[in-house]
Amino acid sequence: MDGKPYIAQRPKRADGRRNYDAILTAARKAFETSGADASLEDIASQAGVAIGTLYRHFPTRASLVEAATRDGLENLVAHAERLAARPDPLDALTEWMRAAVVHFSTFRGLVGILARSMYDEGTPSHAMCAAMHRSGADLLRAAQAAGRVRPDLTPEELFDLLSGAAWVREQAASGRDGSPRFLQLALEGITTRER
Amino acid sequence: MDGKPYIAQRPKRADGRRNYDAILTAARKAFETSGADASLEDIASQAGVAIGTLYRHFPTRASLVEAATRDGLENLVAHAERLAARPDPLDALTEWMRAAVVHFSTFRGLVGILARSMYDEGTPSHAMCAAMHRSGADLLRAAQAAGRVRPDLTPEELFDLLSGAAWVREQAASGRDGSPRFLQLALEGITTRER
DNA sequence: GAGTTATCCTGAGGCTGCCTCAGCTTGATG
DNA sequence: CATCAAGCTGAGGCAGCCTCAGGATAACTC
Repeated sequence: MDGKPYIAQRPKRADGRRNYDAILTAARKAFETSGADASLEDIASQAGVAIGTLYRHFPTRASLVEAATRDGLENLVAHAERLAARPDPLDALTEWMRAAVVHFSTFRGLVGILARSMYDEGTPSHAMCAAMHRSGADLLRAAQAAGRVRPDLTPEELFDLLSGAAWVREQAASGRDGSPRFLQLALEGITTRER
Repeated sequence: MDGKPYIAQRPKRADGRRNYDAILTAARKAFETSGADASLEDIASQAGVAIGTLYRHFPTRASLVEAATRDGLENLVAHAERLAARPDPLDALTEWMRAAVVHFSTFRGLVGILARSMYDEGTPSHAMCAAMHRSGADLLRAAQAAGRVRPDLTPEELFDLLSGAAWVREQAASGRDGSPRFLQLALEGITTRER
């Protein structure tokens, strides 16, 4: 509606920067153990900061999640660029999807947030998600150009499969992680079968 | 831990039954519009009942969800039995998966609950989920016996794919519903390809 | 190193939702 | 119509969200 997504940026004053970093650290830990709906008040107190300070730096939960996961998404984009050099484009795509699934399920609730951000501008994570979308689409296109992936598959469908795998992994919390098999089956459904 | 899952059952007294039904009706509507984490106090007041009454009949949110979705799961099991008579077992499996995905995504948050219930006894929905698991496994086995589905696919893996599709559909809320394509691709990954 | 100011911090408080329980009401039963 | 188990009520304690008025302080200037 307002069109101006919150993108938290490191503040200028020394105490501001210190707190910003402390909050981010506490948030990463809390998300990892309690999922994306961890208590913000807990995070603030873990960071040794009043709740108002947390809200000053991260006006919404989504903006905090964005800041806490930005690095990971950047890595994913960088990884795609490195993989693009591989001789076998299907191999590159496969490898990238594996990495993406792992990142998407860093903590419980992340996939949902990213999936929403992917197509909803005005969401803090949208920019990074769009970049990642491009990376994935590039790898996909290359694999299709090489005739290794069915040509009618769209990037959106690819991300659906990818998110589905991440969601399954996320659910698995304790015990059975079905995502590797999930991905394998998805790839079988996706690749062209010349013999 | 306590091993005694709550299974809400229709009470004996007339006013009790009336309220029980009213709550269930309100809950179905609320879940449909606000997802599985709809406000229980809203549901109670929509049903024209005090919050304590809701808790009397449904001591946990999960027990309310269970009661609100029991019919649908029963239908799914019955549907599987009907489909088992079909000449083509792959056709039966496909059709059933389609129906299951639709039911699983009746409202936002349901897939997650069902996926958890499937392997967590001591959850209200566990009994129905186990029944449904059996139905799906039977259809799968038949399709495998007929050589139409890869023999190394386990029922758990089938349900992972199924839940993944339902999750994608659930996310789609507004606009794009990727689940039909998702399922189609999954099926391509699953079926044996004799020519 | 004193003064100025924009930046930053604090935490009480209002709000919503969860859930419990002591006390009251009422349908069912003889 | 008397009894009472089953059922109902809603205030209240608790947790988490988020805001905002008032206070503190880094950074910059002279």
